Amino acid sequence: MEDHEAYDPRDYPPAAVTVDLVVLTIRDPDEGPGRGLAALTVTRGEEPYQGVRALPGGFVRPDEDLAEAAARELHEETGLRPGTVHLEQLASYGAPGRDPRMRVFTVAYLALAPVTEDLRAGTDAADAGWLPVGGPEPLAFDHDRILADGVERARAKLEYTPLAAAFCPPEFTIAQLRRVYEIVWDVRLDPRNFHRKVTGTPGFVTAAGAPAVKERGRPAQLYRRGAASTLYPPLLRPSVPRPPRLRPAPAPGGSGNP
Amino acid sequence: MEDHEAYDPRDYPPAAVTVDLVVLTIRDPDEGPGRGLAALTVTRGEEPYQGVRALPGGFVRPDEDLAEAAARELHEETGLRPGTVHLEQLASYGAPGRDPRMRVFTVAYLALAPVTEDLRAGTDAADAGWLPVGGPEPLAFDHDRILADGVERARAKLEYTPLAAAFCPPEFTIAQLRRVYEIVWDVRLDPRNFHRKVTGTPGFVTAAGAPAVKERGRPAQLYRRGAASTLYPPLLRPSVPRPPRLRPAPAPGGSGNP
DNA sequence: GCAAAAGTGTTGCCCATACACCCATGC
DNA sequence: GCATGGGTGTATGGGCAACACTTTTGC
Repeated sequence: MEDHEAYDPRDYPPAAVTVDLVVLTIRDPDEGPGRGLAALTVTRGEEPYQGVRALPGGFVRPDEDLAEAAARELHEETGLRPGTVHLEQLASYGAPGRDPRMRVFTVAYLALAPVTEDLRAGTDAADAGWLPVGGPEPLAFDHDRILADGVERARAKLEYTPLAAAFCPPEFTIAQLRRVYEIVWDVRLDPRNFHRKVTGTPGFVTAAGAPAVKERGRPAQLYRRGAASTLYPPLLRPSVPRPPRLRPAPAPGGSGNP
Repeated sequence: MEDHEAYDPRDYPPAAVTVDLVVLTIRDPDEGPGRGLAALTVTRGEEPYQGVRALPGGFVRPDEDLAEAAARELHEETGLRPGTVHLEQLASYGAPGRDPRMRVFTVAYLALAPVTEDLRAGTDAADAGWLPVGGPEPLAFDHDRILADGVERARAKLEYTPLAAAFCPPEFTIAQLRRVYEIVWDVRLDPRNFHRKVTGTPGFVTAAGAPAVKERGRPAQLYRRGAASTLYPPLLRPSVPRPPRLRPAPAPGGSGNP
C-alpha cells in the first residue's frame, strides 16, 4: 500500500485473496478409539486435487472484511453462527505456486466448535466431514501446513485462555473440560488437581444452577463458561519436559573465590 | 481457493497484496526522557495521506513468498539483513476502504531491531525515521491499529521467549536486558531477582568470554543470546494485576456440610 | 571513604503435585 | 455391599518476591 513503489498491473498479475477455515472439534470425548481432534474438510470436486480433501474456504467478497468473510464461510459450511463458536485469525499464506492456477493468497482462520454440533444443519457442502487430525491422509494444496499451524495455536491457547470451553456444550462438567485438555494436549491430568485449578481460577467457569447430571457414579456439578478472557495463573502443559532449573553459574573468567 | 465458488474476475475487482512492517526498537535505554519503544516509519510523498507517517511496506512480487517480501522490504528500509533481526508474521488486514484507491490486503510483519542500529546504512528511504510508540501523531491508513497489534505481540512474547535479546547488541549485560523488559512492559523489576531468573533459565543467555565493561560501579559480565526458543519457566509480567486466587467455592445447590 | 552498580544468600509465601480420603449414585 | 466417578484435605517441594549483604569499580 505504501507509495514509494508505484502499482503497475503488468508487474502484478491478478491475485486472488481467499479465506480458509481450520475448524476443530473433539470427537467421542468419552470413547476410546476414534476419539481425538478432528478438522472440518470438504472433498474437492474439480482439478487441481480433484477428490482430495481440503480445508473449507472461499473468496473474500468486495464488500467484506476478512473476519466477515471467515464468519460467512463458517456459517455456509457448518450452519454455526458466529458468537456460538470461537473464531480468530490464524495466519496468512502466499507462496508462489501454492495454487497452480493463479496467485492465491489465503488468510486462514481458526474456529473451535463444540463436541456435539451436527454439521448437517444448514450446510451447503454435502461433502463436508470431520477428518481426524494427525491421520495419514494428506490434504490439498498447503493445507496440511495450515492445519498443523491451527492445531498448534489451539494447543498453546488452552494454556492461558479459557478456550477449552469452546469445545464443550454450553453446560459441561469439569471432567468434560478435563477430557478436552487431555485430548488436545495428549496428556493425562490428575482429576482432583484439575478440578481445584479450574474452579479456583477467577472467571474460568461459573456454576450452573442445575446441580447434576447422572451417568455412573456421583452426579457432577454443571458449569458454564466464565467471563475471563485470559487465565491467571495459566494451566501449563505438563507435556513440555521441564529441564532442571540451572544454578546461576559463576561467570567464566569471573574473579571467583578459589 | 476452494472451488465450490467459481472465480469470476468481474465479481472480484483487482486486489493488491502488500507487506507492511512493524519494526520496533528501543531508544536511549539508559536515558530518562525520550527513552522508550519506537517504530520505524516513512513519510508519505503522495496522496492519500501525503506528508503523513506510515509503516514501511510494499507490494509482494510475483516470485516472492510473503516472508521473502517482508525480508526484502526490511533490508531496503533499514539495511538490516535477515538473520540479524527477528522477523515474524503478525496479522493480515483487509477491510474494504482501508486504502481509498483500491482493494488492498496487507500482511503485517513484526521485526525487532537492536538498540544501536543506525538506520542510514543502506536505506532507500531517506524519509525514514523512528517514531516513539504511544505518541499523539496518528499514522496513515489503519497503521495505528497494526502498530498497536505489533506492540502487544512484542509485549506478550517477552514473557515466554528470549526475544528481549533481539533489542540488544550481540553482547549485553543483564542490566541492559532488564531495561528492555522494563521499557517494553513499563514496569520496574528487581535487579537481583531478574539476574538470578535470567541466568537460571536454561538457554536464555550464555556468558561471553569478555569479563566486563566499565561505566560506573562494578563492571558487569557480558552475555550473548542463548539457544533456547522458549523460556521455561516464563517471565510473567507483573503489570497484569493478580486477582487473589479463589477458594474453590462449594457449588451452589451442592450438598454442603453446614 | 563513599557512592554506585553487580551479584549472592536467605527467608517466607504461594502454588503445583501427589495421594489419602470422603461423597453420591447405579447395580 | 461394591464399583464408579465426583470432589476435598493435606503434606511436600519448588519458584518467586523481598531484602540484607558482599564484591568491585570510579571519584
